[in-house]
Amino acid sequence: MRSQAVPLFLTVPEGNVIHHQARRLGRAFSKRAVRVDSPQGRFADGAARVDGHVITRVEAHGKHLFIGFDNRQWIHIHLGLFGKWRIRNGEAPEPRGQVRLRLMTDEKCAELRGPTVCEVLSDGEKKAAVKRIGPDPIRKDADPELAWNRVHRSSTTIGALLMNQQVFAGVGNIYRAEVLFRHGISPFRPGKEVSREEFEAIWADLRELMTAGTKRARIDTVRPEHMPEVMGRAPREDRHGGEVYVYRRAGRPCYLCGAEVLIAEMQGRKLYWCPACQPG
DNA sequence: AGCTCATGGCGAG
DNA sequence: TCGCCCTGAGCTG
Repeated sequence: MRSQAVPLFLTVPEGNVIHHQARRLGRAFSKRAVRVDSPQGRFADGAARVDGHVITRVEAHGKHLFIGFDNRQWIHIHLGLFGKWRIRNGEAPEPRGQVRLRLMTDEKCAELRGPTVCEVLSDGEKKAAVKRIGPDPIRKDADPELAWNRVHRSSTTIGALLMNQQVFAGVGNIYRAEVLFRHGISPFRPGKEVSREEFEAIWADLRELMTAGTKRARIDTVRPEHMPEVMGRAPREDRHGGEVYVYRRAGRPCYLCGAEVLIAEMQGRKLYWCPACQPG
């Protein structure tokens, strides 16, 4: 068998995975002096600003990750669509491919590839960056009223609002599709037609689903009572790392009602929904 | 070797 | 709304 480092995260992340990574990186590197470099070179200047310093904390806010150092500098990372972390035990191996950033101790090595954002921020810049991020259902300090204020006065569709990181930070394409299915709400309904009760149910559900997704680093949205249908009718039809109702199931029958799951393009992203369970 | 796809987000027009 | 950026995996030929 070929010896191969297994990537920690095989898939494109939503907020739950960023929180998971923050914990994982925190456990591996907090309170330790860390060697920081950029084998690819594109982050060489940033790496030099924190190289050799002690990591004090690692935070996730929505899909943004912040790594704090004892010289009051922060590495700010946004993985975008392609970014990936790989954490290995032991000495850092020779980097392969495009490695933007490495964090290294004698025991651990974390490699970052393909992020949309990888930069060093001062303490003040980091605070300002966090302030620009909307409420994150995973965070205990999140204020859902900020999201409600945006939703209930908006003529934008709830499908688009859920993808807006100023409104629901950390929600991505899977949670968007799945939370709307779970509440029987059409993605095309304008935000201002979402009731207070529906909003509160969506927020509470996101908090629960995404918090669970943080622990497992995967997205499961199927209620326990529906698992027999899901497992029985279409086992392993799509492996994206979790059990879901409609995400990537276009053209297949809805697990609950049998209607064909539909797909549409909404603002350049694929949207999935059941027209019978989510009328309107 | 060359396509296609991906759970994201930006700026230009 | 479109095009573009970041990267690698899994196809096809």
